[in-house]
Amino acid sequence: MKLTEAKEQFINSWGAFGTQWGINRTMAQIHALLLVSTQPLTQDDIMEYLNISRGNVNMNIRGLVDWGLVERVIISGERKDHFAAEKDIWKVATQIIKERKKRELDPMIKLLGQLENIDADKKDKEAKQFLEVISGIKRTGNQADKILDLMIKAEENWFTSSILKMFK
Amino acid sequence: MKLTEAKEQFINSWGAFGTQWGINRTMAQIHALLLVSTQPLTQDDIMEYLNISRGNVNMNIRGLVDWGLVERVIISGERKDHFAAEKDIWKVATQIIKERKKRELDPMIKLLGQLENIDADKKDKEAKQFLEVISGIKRTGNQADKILDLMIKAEENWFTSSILKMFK
DNA sequence: CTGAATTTTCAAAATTTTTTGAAAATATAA
DNA sequence: TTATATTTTCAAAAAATTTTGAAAATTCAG
Repeated sequence: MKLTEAKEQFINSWGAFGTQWGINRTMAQIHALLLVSTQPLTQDDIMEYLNISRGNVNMNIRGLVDWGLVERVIISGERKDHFAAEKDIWKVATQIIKERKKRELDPMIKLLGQLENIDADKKDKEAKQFLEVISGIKRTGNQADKILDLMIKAEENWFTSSILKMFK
Repeated sequence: MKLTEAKEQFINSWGAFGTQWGINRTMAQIHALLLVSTQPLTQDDIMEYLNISRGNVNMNIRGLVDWGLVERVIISGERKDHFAAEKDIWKVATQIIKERKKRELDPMIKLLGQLENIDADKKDKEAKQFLEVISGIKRTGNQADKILDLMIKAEENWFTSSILKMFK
């Protein structure tokens, strides 16, 4: 397989992969393109390479910057903005975990806490089972939360990073 | 908050949560409904409770059964099939991890392995950087794979489960 | 400032995904 | 076996999401 072909295949697969994770295809493709690109690219470069419109590139690039996966890079002498992806995949994973935790896990745990405060007879079987399920989810969510926090801090945390190394 | 209200809220939030993870809203809602339901439900029960069509219930229930999150339960004397969700959330999480690993991570790692076999000059800067990114992703993917395997096997594995307990 | 280059916005169009519901298939009781 | 209940399928409709592209806003060199 040739390099160009391999790049193309990677970009397409990364895009398909993304859709399974609730990320839209184009955003994942742009991310993939920037991952395998030697230099930072402009919006026009991306438009041309992926054959998509200016507005589309602009919105999805913004999304990637919001996720902390892509950086705006200023190249002196060049007028246009350039964009580059973080290439250390461990950092990418960490960043995604951090964001999803903040955007999804934390609010869900908060909601579960509220749902635990229903006013119902403690002896009501229905209510009892509901509370069991809810607090079970909350407990597991909190555990996940702690583990993820440690992973995020692994670089600064000798203990966690040695444990993680044991799995490598 | 009343129990009925809390259930409703839980079902809706779980549905919204699902869409962020590439699961369709209805499937997540059915899952939530079964989670907080005291008895197993029939397709008709679900139709009525969530106000959705028969076909929709049928397809999504099948999806949940495929994911191993819901079981068909035979109730003697009753003609209709009943369905019940696994309520131990740790098992639910394990099952989801197992399936996603099989359906997504494993194929992705396989693809990355293929992409490493491009025929290009090892000195070509483009090619070199591409291979670095690809093998970086593959390495991280493999690490995740190992960690997830251990989590899945945690119940049967003293070592892992004691490590996981340390985080609780 | 001015004006050209670049970026952003957003309503409308295109596409993709989900849902419906009726028909077909299957299962079960009598 | 026959009649009825139940489940499954799937083409068409509806809904949701993504994409386009042109206009508006912003940036910046001169």
